[in-house]
Amino acid sequence: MILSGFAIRHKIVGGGHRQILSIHMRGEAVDLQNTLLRTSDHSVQMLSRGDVALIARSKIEQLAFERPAVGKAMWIDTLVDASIHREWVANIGRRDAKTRIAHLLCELSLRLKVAGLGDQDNYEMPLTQEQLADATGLTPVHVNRSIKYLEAEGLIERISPRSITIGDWRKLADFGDFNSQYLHLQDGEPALA
Amino acid sequence: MILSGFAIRHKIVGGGHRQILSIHMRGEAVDLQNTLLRTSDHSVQMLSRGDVALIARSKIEQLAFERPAVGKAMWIDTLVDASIHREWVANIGRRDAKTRIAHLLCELSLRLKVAGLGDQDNYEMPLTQEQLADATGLTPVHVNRSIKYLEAEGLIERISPRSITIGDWRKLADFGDFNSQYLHLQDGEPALA
DNA sequence: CGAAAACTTGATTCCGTTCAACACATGTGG
DNA sequence: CCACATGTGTTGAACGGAATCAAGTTTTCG
Repeated sequence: MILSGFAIRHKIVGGGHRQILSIHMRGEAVDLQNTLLRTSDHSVQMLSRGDVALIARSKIEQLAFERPAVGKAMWIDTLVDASIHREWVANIGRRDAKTRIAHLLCELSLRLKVAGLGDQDNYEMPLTQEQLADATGLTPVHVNRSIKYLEAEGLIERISPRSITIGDWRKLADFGDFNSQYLHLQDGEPALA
Repeated sequence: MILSGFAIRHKIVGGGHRQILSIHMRGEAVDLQNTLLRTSDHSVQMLSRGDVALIARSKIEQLAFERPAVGKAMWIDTLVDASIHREWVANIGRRDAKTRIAHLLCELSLRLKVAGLGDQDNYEMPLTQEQLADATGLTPVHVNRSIKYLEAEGLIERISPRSITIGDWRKLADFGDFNSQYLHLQDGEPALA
């Protein structure tokens, strides 16, 4: 459970390349997967110094089954997680680089807002361009070019490399083929039922 | 719940391209996601004529919470589902076309065996090459070339376009950078704890 | 059998990679 | 405080894997 900072889950494939599987921020339970499924199929890593709370596996299971409401919430958490994975499959598999980056910028925009870590149209990018590359299945060089393109098109502004300002949110979302449905947010809150 | 035949989950992205998100076969519960999360973020489709059993959402929830063992099994099912999604993200994001196809061939090999629908080194491919393309984020033409390459290299044999025979399983798995861990099978059975 | 669907193959194009410098900030030890 | 290392971001040139376009061929199935 992340209290502050950012975490990622990733895998290293044969050629030594890395794929970032998901990005996690304050208030999210990163590792229910590895808790219930005994063998871990990926690695978890903090991006920066931050605080996490550890909860024993046995406590989790106990809680889940003694308190149905909590159990359901945890289950739904894993389902939302899977939903985001599916959108990433589609994003990486079928969108070109510029669209892909725009899509991720939109996802982060909304999720950071929900976590209380930024404004919907102005936030601090938690990832380096190299990490963005590993998240989108691109190279750092091409990530840079895609960001520069979005900037040149006026879809985003950047006063420093990591600050993202979205002038017209709707326009970026359209360009990035972004529909927030897959995040399963309700009234700007994480889904609970 | 699929009794016979094959189903896929897919999404259509902006440009009209399709991404297949997962492939499902006999004995699998396809749609727990859409059951618990009210709004559906993707489509489900049968690939061929087949039988399915429908179970009411209310029954699912009731069962899950009144019978902890069943509830846990369903939860684990969704976790394995997510684990496969993650491997697909890595497969599509960071492996080249030939490796990617080889990897999928290995996954299908094992899963079809578990479902009792084929031998580990000889099975009938349930997808057309166009569907393989939509599953791997490639074009049909390039899928064909990749398969032909694997055949030319002696990693697979095909007496008809859809029959896959794997001469040396270990060799194909190595080429496809395949490690079955993410499927969370135990003794060739689906994981239950 | 005949038509549609699926598969195969060739030629060409292009998006994203690779290789290579360089710019710029931050920090660190002498 | 400067010299220098290090990580991150930026830009250019050339290359290459996969896409696209276009024609066949084979398989499937009503």
